[in-house]
Amino acid sequence: MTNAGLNNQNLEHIRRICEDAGIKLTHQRLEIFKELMTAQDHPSAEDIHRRLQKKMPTVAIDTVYRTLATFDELGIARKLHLANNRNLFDTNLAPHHHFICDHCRKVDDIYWPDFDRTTLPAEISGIGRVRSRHLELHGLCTACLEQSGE
Amino acid sequence: MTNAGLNNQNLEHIRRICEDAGIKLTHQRLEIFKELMTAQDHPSAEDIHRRLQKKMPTVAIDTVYRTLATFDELGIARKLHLANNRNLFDTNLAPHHHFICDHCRKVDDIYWPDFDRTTLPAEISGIGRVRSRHLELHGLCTACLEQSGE
DNA sequence: GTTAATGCAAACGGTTTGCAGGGGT
DNA sequence: ACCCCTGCAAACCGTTTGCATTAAC
Repeated sequence: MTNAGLNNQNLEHIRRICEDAGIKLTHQRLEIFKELMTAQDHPSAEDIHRRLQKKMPTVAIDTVYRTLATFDELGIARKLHLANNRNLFDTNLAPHHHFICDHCRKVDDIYWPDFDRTTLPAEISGIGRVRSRHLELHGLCTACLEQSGE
Repeated sequence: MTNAGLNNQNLEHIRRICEDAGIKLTHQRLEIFKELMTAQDHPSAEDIHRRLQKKMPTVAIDTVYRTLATFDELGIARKLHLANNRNLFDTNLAPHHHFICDHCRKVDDIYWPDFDRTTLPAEISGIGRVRSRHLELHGLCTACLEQSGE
């Protein structure tokens, strides 16, 4: 989730990317790309597959998995491994973290540059070299807070 | 991972817990408890099952899953949902986070009270109420750093 | 003797794989 | 025409469930 919708620039974008990578721009890849770029949330492979049913009733779930893996490798989207065992996809390539509603499972992007810059605890140097920080804030989103009394 | 090994106090401890909870102290529960308490790492259910094979060759994997879920509910151990889709168990009940080696997959406990106390970014108030912070530091542990030519 | 817990087997959900046939270059 | 990509089906892995048997109280 991130993008301001699909436009011709995106279409030219994916065409270029496929060309550069030496892979074919198939109907399935194009539609999955469009679905990703217009998604307003963090969809799973199965979400994408379900949403494509209307346009492409014959697309197979394994094609969706393969295509999303390809997009992840090409840097178009990023596969999120969240701690609740859900693999979601994110087109927001900027550094950010996530807020996860434990009730409705909605995932929101969180920006916290101050935290990203914070010095790590000294003990970590004895354990290894840190390459990335994965932060999830868990709680209840405003909608679920209101709904569940109060 | 946390404990200083198994002793009679632990045995009396699990007996009390089962009694208080109104559940039976079975041979399986006792052995799984001992395995957890002596573990020097963060074992998965399948790790526990494998390690028990010597002592209890007939113990079933589903019993291990059920028992670990029970221990999680009783507060003896905590089920960790890590972002690499592995469900591990931790007997360290103190607030802490984890360092995960992306090469050998070792998991180390990290204490970072300064971070735990840090004020969240202002934008979060518009998204929901945070109840917990899940932090994973990813990288390479010292052993893997040396080994891989550093 | 009751009742809860175990072992077995089978199902589960999400994901991946081998393969033959179809579509893009 | 070539070969990559797709769809199908089946396997996969970790986990869960229903059920009859077993063992703790």
